[in-house]
Amino acid sequence: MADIRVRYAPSPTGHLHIGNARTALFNYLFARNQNGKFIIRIEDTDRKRNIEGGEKSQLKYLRWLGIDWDESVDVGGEYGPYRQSERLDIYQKYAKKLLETGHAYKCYCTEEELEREREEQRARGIVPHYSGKCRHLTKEEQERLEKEGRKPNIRFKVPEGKVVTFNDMVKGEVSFETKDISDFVIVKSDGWPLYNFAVVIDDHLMKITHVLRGDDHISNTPKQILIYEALGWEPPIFGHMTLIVNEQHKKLSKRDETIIQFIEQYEELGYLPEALFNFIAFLGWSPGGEREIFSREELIEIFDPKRLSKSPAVFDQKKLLWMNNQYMKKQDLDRVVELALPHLIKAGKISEKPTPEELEFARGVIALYQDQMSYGAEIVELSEIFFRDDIEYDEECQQVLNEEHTPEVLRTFLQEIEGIENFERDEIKAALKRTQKASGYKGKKLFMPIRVAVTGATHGPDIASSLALIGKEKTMTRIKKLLN
RNA sequence: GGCCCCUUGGUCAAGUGGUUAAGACACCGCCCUUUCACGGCGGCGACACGGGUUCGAAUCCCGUAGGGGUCACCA
Repeated sequence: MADIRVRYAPSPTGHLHIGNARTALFNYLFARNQNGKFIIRIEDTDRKRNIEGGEKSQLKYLRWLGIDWDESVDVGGEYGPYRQSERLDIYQKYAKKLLETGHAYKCYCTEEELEREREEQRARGIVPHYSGKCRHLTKEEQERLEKEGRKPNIRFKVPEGKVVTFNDMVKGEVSFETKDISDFVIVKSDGWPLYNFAVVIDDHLMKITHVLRGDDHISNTPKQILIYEALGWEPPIFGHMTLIVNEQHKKLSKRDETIIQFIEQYEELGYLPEALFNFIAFLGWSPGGEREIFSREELIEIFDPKRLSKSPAVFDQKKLLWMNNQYMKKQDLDRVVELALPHLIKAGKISEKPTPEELEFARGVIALYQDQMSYGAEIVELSEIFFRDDIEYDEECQQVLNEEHTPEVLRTFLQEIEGIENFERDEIKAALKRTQKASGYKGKKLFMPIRVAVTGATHGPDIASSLALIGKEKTMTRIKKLLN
């Protein structure tokens, strides 16, 4: 078999979306697994929709996820250019060929006319369908229309009475009848190619062997195959992956606010790219077996497109949280600090240019929460008790503080810590022990008053570690304040 | 509506004619932790429905229902 060549072809109309990231990721996994080549081509033929920086952002976040490529706009390659806007002459050449061989024709209908036609069809309850009225225009008629100032677009002449069948890598055999496909535009009146046309030319010229893309492209596939046939080319192998859907089982729409959809946002929130990579790989695919945590290398090793699911996958945010936490727990503290610290700073808990003491403190706080943190930004609410100056005791706390034995516990503990020089975890633990002996209280009765008094909360990390972090001075001040 | 695709617990998902129908997330309970979290153990909970084929069907066939995708001078 020829060398496998696959591609991811984003249009720079926005930032890297979770669905596109998945398409890219599976193509990448497939290429690497097969020792093939992974190409990124920029499909920027819709100038109205392109956004500033879209292309850069796409590539940046692909890289962030740990995906690399062999040929593209930035790394070059022998089949360039890799930006469709720079290949206009190529498309023109093949459009001309299609015109000459009678596989395409010029259509002079304006957008307004077509829209009106569709409106009428809809009103009459039939499927909007191009009538094909420009199909048999004579030379004279064409000239007359052109004199009116009309600029033609080019339509592909869909052969009649044919069945287009292809063997889809994930869906199996799929067929479409050409009677359900109307003559579609391949080149706009301004000379720019349209998706269904450009994609065929490029995939062929770039020697793409497999096209793995979203399910939403499946009805484009027969159109593209028809173009391959008209040009006398061999189509690649297609595979249409099921869509990712939201909790309402609808295709993820970019406007859907209930799900964080852009990779960029995950980076901002302090997610780990390798966790996201792992998670995305399991969106509509599974290796079989019980294991779910895999590194990128392992996924490359085991990836098999035959195991791509046929039914849509709901994007389960809670599972993502869980998975990211799995990775978070295994990271070096340095890495977790890198992810979490910026959020403490942004929230104003730590100053923009932290002093060594602040840094030390933040590190300590983050270490305490590493095992339960799902993503970096979570540290802010998690560690809230470590950043308050004046504690306000809520009702639950008040209850603890109002208990009869509380003052005695606090007083005893205060005495026991007074003499501690190194206010560290072990020393505090020892003081706790002594407090227990001296006061006669143990368990909840011993710990709760202290926890509440000093942290202002009934829950939190290990009490000794917490106090060590809060420091002797604050600990004592808070207890004293209560005792008065 | 036409065309195309899909249908195993709330969610993901294993399963390819014979299984007590895995596992994970979520949820619930217990244990660990003198709190919380992490972790451990356990529980809840599924083959959309109806017909076939077969000794035997989650697995094969047909139909029904439901869901989704798509019908642009967007990609």
